[in-house]
Amino acid sequence: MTNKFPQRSHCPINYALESFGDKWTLLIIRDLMFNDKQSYGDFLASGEKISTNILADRLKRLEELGIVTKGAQAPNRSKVAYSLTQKGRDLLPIMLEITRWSGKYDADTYASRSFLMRLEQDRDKLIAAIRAGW
Amino acid sequence: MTNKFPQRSHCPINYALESFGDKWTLLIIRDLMFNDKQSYGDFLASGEKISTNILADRLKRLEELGIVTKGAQAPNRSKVAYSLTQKGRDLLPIMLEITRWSGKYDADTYASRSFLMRLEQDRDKLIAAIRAGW
DNA sequence: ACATACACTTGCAAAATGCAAGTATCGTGC
DNA sequence: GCACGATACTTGCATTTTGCAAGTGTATGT
Repeated sequence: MTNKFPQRSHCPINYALESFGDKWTLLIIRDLMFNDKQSYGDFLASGEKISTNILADRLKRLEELGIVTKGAQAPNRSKVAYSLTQKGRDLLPIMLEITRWSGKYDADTYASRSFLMRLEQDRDKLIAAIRAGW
Repeated sequence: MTNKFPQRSHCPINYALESFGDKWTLLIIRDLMFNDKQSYGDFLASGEKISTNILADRLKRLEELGIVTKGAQAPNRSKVAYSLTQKGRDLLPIMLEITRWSGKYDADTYASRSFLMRLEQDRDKLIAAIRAGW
């Protein structure tokens, strides 16, 4: 059987690109990681206006890649709750370094001064603190 | 005049995605940062087989974003030499965290054991060492 | 002057995306 | 047990982006 996700190479940068190298996937991961979102409707409501078919496609893909899991949290609730797996949570350092870079170069960044300060001054503690909340 | 690069939001993750959130851009940055490549032909020769029109487009875009500069290094040489600006070099921590993540989850990763070890054990020194070479 | 190398451009087919509308399933109120 | 709203998708089609092959322009080397 041929692989569903053909790979161009096993370069680590390329592996990451083939996992989440598009304009939408990291936004879903951001919402799961930092914004307490977990449902399809939550993701749809994000500021960047992802369209429904793309969202469904990306969620499916993230599940197949083992970055996200889908589960009905409370048993008698119909609402689907997505959450990050360990593989997904391990994206935290990448997300934080991206935030740092954008915080430095986007004059109008939404990232708060205080968060960027913490990131700059004690990245490792910040990571530990976030992980402690998981 | 309307902006050439419309932005969906100033979320730091989104800012990064709009800068390099596609399947090819980071590969060019990788080649500039780690593989001593600097010419159009060098990038074309990379393992992932980027096509010529996409390469030209991305190089132009990276220049416009101030991540890469284009200059004929030696004066009487026709070969164009691209290089990273400070903004581009500041992507190093992101690139390294990506490498770490892929190194952990891609069983067939090209990243060397020893490099991943160094990254795991003393990330900050590794960054400093690479920066010292610039 | 001619060939070659390099850095792109162009044209067209194929794939991915954006948008609007429709469907499926569940839980709740009656 | 049945209508209803809420949630989570799916579908169809127009637009945009990508991939591929071929062509063009400009140096430099001989």
